[in-house]
Amino acid sequence: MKAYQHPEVKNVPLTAVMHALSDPCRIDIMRQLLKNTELACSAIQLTVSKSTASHHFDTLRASGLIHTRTQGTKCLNSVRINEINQHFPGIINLIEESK
Amino acid sequence: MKAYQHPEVKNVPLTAVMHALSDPCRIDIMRQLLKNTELACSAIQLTVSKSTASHHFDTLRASGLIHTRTQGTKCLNSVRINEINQHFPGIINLIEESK
DNA sequence: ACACTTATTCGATAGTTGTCGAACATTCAA
DNA sequence: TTGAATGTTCGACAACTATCGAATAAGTGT
Repeated sequence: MKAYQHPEVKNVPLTAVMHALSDPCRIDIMRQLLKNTELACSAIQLTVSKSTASHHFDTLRASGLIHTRTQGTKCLNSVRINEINQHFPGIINLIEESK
Repeated sequence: MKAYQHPEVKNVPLTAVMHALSDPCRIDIMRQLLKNTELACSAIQLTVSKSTASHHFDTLRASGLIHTRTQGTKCLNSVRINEINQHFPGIINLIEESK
C-alpha cells in the first residue's frame, strides 16, 4: 500500500515529540493505541474526517511515536513504547495519566 | 510594571504544556531557568528579538510552566517546579535530559 | 472484471504562530 | 528632570497547521 517511513527515535528532537503531542486529536489517538497493542486507523474513534486523521497519523509517525504496517487494505498502528521509554522516559505515562 | 497572570497548573491541559515546549527557543529558556533559581529576561541568552522573547515568556507563563515577578525594571522568572512535578511528573527531567 | 473497503493525496481555506521593528510604559539613578 | 535600562504592546507579514471534500490508489472477495 504505502512505504511508511519510521525515523530512529534517537534522532527525533524533543521539540518534535512535543509538537506531535500538542494536538488533542493526536493525544486521543495515542491513548487509544496505548490501550491496545495494535489498531487499524479505522478502529480508532475520531471526530475528524478521514483525510485529517491521515495527516495526524503522519505527524505521529514522523515524530517517532507510532509504527505503522500494512495488512491488506488496513494499516495497523502501534506505539513504539520501548524506543520512546528509552529516549523520552516518562512521556508515555504523561499521556496516559494527565488530563 | 505589569500584572502577570499565572494559571493554576492543574487547570492547564497537557496539550497546552506540550505546545509550550514545542518551540526550540522556549525549551532553551526553560533549560537556562532550570540551571538557576531565578533569572531576569535580560539575563537569558537568546537569538531572537526582544519582542519575540517577550511573546515566548508569555506562552510559557500561560501554560503554567514559569512564574514571573517584577523587581524594579526587571522581571524575574522561575520554573514552577513543585506544581509541574505534581501535575506533569517527569516533564522537567525530559527538558533537562533530552536532546 | 467488478464492487467494496481502507487509506492516501490533492487543492483549497481559515486560523494560528513566530518573527521583526517601532513605539510605548515603567522604574531607577544621576 | 532627564536619560538609561528593561519589558510590553502594536501592527505587519510570511510560514505553518488543521480542516474538509473529492479524487485516487491498492488490496480483498465475489
